[in-house]
Amino acid sequence: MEFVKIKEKLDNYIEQEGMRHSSQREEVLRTLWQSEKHLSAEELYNEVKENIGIATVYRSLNLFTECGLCNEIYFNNETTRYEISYGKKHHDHLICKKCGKYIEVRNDKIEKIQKQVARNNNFLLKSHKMDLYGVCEECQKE
Amino acid sequence: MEFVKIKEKLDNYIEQEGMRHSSQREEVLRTLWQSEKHLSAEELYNEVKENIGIATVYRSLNLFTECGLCNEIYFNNETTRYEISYGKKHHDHLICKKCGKYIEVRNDKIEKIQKQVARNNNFLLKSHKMDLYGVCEECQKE
DNA sequence: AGGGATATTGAGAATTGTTATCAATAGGGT
DNA sequence: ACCCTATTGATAACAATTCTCAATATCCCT
Repeated sequence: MEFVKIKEKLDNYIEQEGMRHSSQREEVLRTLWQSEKHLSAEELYNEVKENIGIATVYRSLNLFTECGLCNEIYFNNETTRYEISYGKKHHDHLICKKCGKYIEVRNDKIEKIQKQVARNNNFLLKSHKMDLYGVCEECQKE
Repeated sequence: MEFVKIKEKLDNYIEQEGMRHSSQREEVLRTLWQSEKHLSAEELYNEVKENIGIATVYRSLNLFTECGLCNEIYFNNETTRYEISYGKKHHDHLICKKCGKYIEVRNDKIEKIQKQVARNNNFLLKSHKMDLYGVCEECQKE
């Protein structure tokens, strides 16, 4: 998705909440958007530290999460990572234990069964998270 | 599973590794075993703090995890919790966002599809983790 | 455009969960 | 019973994140 769209979503939220605009927040958002990977707060901070303090990076990321622009990702007990989720469908992850790579996958069958499992337990399903751990194709060759 | 069996597994590991027995480790293990819930290190420590220091609790839990007696559980970024896994089949969790309760579920269909997804990506599957978040039956009534 | 109320920022302190350090204690082979 | 060394407990260290507060920036009002 283009950055303008994403920026717009943030601006809408900011106005709706009676907050103020700031160049720092925009730079954090743009940096996260430009990155192909799932960045941690610290990694993101390293890209912007000439202009922005670490506290602001954390504050921005929390704000983006709050307004539905990005997702917090937790793998095991590793530090939290962030990805822009706005406009993206939910996906699960294959995580390579050797190289740490994340592969995104979608599977509708699994989502159906998840709903079924929830129904069987009279559970009102809101969201889910599925991670498959193993060894990716490249790392198997070694 | 009876405690003797679990204790035996620990003792085997301890001997195999040339370690020594200790009453503290046994008490931590028994306390975890007696608990119906998934305890955090701190909660466990509160149950044994008259006899045992927090560092030993952490050391014991890490040891139990190492030798396959227990599992570390991570939900979101909450503190790590532990459950005895020895002799139990893998299960997933329904987690209530209101009361925090965890319901254990098993579903073979999902496991099959997971294997399929892995195969499609030439991924060598080792383990997985699936959490369903929502509202449990009781909390829906409120 | 300029002034003023207040949201935002940055530096560093505080907090939380966990691991490392190290002297005192205890297990177990001889 | 003795000795070697694994284990323990208190506390320091650490890493990730949030809080504090004075300085700065935004933006509403005129």
